[in-house]
Amino acid sequence: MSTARGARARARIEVTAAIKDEARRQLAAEGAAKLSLRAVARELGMVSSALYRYFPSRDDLLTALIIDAYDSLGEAAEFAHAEVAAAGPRERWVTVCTAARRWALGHPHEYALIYGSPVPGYVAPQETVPAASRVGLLLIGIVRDAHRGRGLARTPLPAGLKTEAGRMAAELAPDLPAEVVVALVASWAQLYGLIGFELFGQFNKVVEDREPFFRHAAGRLAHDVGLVYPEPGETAGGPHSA
Amino acid sequence: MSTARGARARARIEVTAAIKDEARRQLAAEGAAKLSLRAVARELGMVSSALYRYFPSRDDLLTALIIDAYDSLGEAAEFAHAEVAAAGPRERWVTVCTAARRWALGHPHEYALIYGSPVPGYVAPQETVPAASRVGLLLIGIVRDAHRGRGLARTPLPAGLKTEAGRMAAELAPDLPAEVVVALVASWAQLYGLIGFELFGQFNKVVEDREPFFRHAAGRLAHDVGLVYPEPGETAGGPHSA
DNA sequence: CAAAAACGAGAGCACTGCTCTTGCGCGGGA
DNA sequence: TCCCGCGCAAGAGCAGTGCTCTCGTTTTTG
Repeated sequence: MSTARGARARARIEVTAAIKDEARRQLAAEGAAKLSLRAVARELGMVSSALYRYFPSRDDLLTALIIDAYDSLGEAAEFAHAEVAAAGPRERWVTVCTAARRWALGHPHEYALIYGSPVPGYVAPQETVPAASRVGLLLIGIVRDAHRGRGLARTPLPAGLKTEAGRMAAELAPDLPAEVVVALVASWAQLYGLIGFELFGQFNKVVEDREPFFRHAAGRLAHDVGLVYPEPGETAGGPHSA
Repeated sequence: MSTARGARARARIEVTAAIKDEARRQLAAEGAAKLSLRAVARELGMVSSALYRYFPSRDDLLTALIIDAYDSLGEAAEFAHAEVAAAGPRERWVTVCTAARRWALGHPHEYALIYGSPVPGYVAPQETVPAASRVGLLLIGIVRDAHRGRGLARTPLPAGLKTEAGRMAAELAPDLPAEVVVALVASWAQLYGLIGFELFGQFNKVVEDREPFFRHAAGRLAHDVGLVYPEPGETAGGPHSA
């Protein structure tokens, strides 16, 4: 069979998983900087050199953890989105953003691993890309649905950005207006600014009651990408002349 | 005299500065994780244990570098702002944002040190606070000027955020409307989301021509805090019905 | 069944942060 | 002016790290 060509192959899968699990444990407990191969091996009752048969270096272990973290975040967001799939685009948007925030608060060190500063001269390998784009794809899908439905509000682009905006749209979502794609990418980045500031303590003594603050900010991001229709009971989030 | 109570005291100041300079060099070259006390000492021609007379631990050295980085960023922003002090609020806003981005691109590892994931279970000590708030104070000042001038557009707050918004305004800028303070804090965090995503490679293959993209996004942040008046030659940045 | 590949164990290298002890030399008080 | 003390540098040492290499053993494969 291909799934179990031998006891050896199965054992390898199990040991690999055990290493990742223990590494994730240490990552969650102490952070990426204190993640030690030797400590992982020790905890698993093996000698440290044996671990190198499974992960050729510490960075490779970290890469595996990064992919898993992206997948875990993506899964959490997709699960939350599925529960409100029938709702309006704006509520779906805020739900996905809130799910990302909740995941980050629950897995701070894993979040720091993927969206914080990259570890020592580390460059994300290509294989992280698909896992990394899951949340982004979710957001694009929501905006696309709104575009095909009631339509989107648009913000005109400055002249100097038009060609780049066209390129971005062609790459990410050719069916969406370029202005919307630009706003989408910016909102996507800004979302992680909000989450990161909360997580890394920048909001200490600044924002105390963070859940409603975040929901409001996420709603305004939705507004920025053109989702201007308020849900029943919500405020629109658009600026009114004072 | 109090400035030079002896050759001893002066030497201490000089050595402390030399340590910080060399540490900053290594930080810029290799990143915070590879900053080594022993390497700093080696480069300075002293033995590693001698360095502990000046900084009791590696974290203390990092803290000093963090404060310096905040100050350097704040200074760059203030300098840029001073050059356009006579311009309209929106241009001043975008200028400060752009200065922050430029500083980050020029000092990636120092930026990562202060706005990336905090190092190993590290919590920022209280003495970093004043240096850390310089850019924020600049932004508040710009919005305040606009508020006293032509006024600001406002976005209504949801009911659940009103009390927290009042608290935030009382703490940060009692003379500004609470809605504006909320938008200001959110935009402040979102600004660093934009910068971080660019710096940490999240925009690879997504945004290529980043300068105009950033300027546009910063302009929309200005719009979000109520600075809706476009400069001559700029687009307003507000959504129009499609 | 034999050759080959995969694997675990152990020793070892070069490095890290940090502590402790030892001895030297400058500086302020008598 | 002398002299004692304190600030300082130096060195050894501890515990830990990532990683490499070798050496038997075990399992898979041709």
